[in-house]
Amino acid sequence: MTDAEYVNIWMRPERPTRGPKPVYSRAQITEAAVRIADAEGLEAATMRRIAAEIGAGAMSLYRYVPSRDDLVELIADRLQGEVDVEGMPSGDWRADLTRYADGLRAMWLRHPWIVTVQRSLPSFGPNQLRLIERVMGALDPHVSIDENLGLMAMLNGYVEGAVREEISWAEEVRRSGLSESEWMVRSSPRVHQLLESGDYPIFSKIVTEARRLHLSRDDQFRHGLQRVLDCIAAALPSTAEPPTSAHREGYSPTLATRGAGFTRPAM
Amino acid sequence: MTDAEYVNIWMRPERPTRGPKPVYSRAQITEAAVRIADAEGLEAATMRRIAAEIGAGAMSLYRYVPSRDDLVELIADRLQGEVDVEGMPSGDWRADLTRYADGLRAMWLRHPWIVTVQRSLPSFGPNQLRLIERVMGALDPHVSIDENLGLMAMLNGYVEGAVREEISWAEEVRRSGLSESEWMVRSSPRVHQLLESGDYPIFSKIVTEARRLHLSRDDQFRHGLQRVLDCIAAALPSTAEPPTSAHREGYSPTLATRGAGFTRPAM
DNA sequence: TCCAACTGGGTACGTTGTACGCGGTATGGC
DNA sequence: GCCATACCGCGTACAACGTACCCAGTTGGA
Repeated sequence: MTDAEYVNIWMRPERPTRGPKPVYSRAQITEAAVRIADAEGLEAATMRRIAAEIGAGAMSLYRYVPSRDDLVELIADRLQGEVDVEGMPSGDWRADLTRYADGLRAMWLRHPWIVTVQRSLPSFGPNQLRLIERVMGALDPHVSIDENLGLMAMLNGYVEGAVREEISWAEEVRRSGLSESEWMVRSSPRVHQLLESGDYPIFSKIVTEARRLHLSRDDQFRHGLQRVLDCIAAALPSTAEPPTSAHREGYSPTLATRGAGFTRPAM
Repeated sequence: MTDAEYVNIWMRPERPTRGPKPVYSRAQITEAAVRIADAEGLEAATMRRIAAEIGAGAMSLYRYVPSRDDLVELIADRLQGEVDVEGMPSGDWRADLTRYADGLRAMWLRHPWIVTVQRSLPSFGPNQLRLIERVMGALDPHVSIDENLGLMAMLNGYVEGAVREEISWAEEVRRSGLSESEWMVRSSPRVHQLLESGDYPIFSKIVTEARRLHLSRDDQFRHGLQRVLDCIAAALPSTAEPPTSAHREGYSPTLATRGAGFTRPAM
């Protein structure tokens, strides 16, 4: 079987049986790449730079990884390993999914450069598989596998979308080299031009009325997450009710009634 | 005001008052870039290549656009202009949001290379603003602006997540140069290894039981979208009920009861 | 023992974004 | 009408990228 026949990195064996003992390892290379990317962004993690970080020659990395794209795949799986899903499923699906969503978001925010990588699925990486087992295991007793996949699409979509927005914003601030308030000041000519044109009533409403934007990012995320979890709850049979109602502790109690069709501007 | 003071491309005037008439334009450059990216991917749309496409010298583009990143922003907004939201809001929010979601997905699938661009918000591009006005206008009569933003986060998150998955898959097939079934054959050693280890019951369930994966991509998307729209409906006051129940035409009638807590494996 | 299969790594190539500067051109103020 | 000025298109140049290719040295199975 030639190199080209491996459909992805997880099918290519890391270690050969013959030849000299390798000095480095995939894990070591991946770790170095994450270190550099955390400090300076993923585009700074070039093959030369990673090699220098571990004291190797530039071309030596290609003994361990067929291409930079494959290395990025190793990195992506390595990051998924950071999401703590130990002890899941616990029996309380809502607590499990909340912990997963919070952990996933925290991981993305620790490594915001990950947004430049797509490669959603399916890559068969060990950490991705672990995540699938633990997280989908939370709803598995209550719904069919198809329903579970659908609900996961909604949950993951929400988390990813929300975090991408947070990261885009942070990136914009970093790229411009401005502080958040300085950025606002610089943008205000355009904003006022739009407001005064009268052509953008919704935009104007967002700028002048939205209170959500003044909440902490954590609160914004949690409120949106509660909404998604309520949607999931609505799709579950009644036998899947949580063991107690204490599972929402740590979140605003006003949200307990969300999803029932009320309209107060709670967010 | 120096160049560096413009916080983004939309605040920098395209046309000066003095000097020779420019031969090209931002719109022309953007159009050429989209054409190349559609044919060969965004990474093929290099400054040199775009310049050659319109018959200009490589460095001429920098008279129109400060950097490639800014050009990408122009491109992103240009693509948002492709989403047809004419006549929105129509008064039937569910029809409007369905049309928006379908149109957004179709646009992404026409230009799958935009997955490599993040830059979610806020960029003040004219087409993005138009989209905000039309789409959020659908729910604006029924909910607060904060609630609207929250529901949009959920909707956009779902659409983007679903489409990213479709695109990743297509990209994987393209990159490997294999047909879809050939890819399956090549992956089967890994899949069987995972199945036989017994460590991945959920993964096994997905592989062996999930029927969703055998549906057309259109149907998968539409079913998930109906779920999201049902969640939105649940968050609206009862006065926002649709004018007739015919709004779900074109979709599976079994979905009309979704979100009410049933568990049959409908997907 | 011997050789095939591997090792780390140096050199080199093609391609990228773009800084800089040139000679030519249109325009606003006088 | 004149001319300084501010723009035009674009050629050259540079640093940095991923990686193909090659080489001498090392190891393990036959």
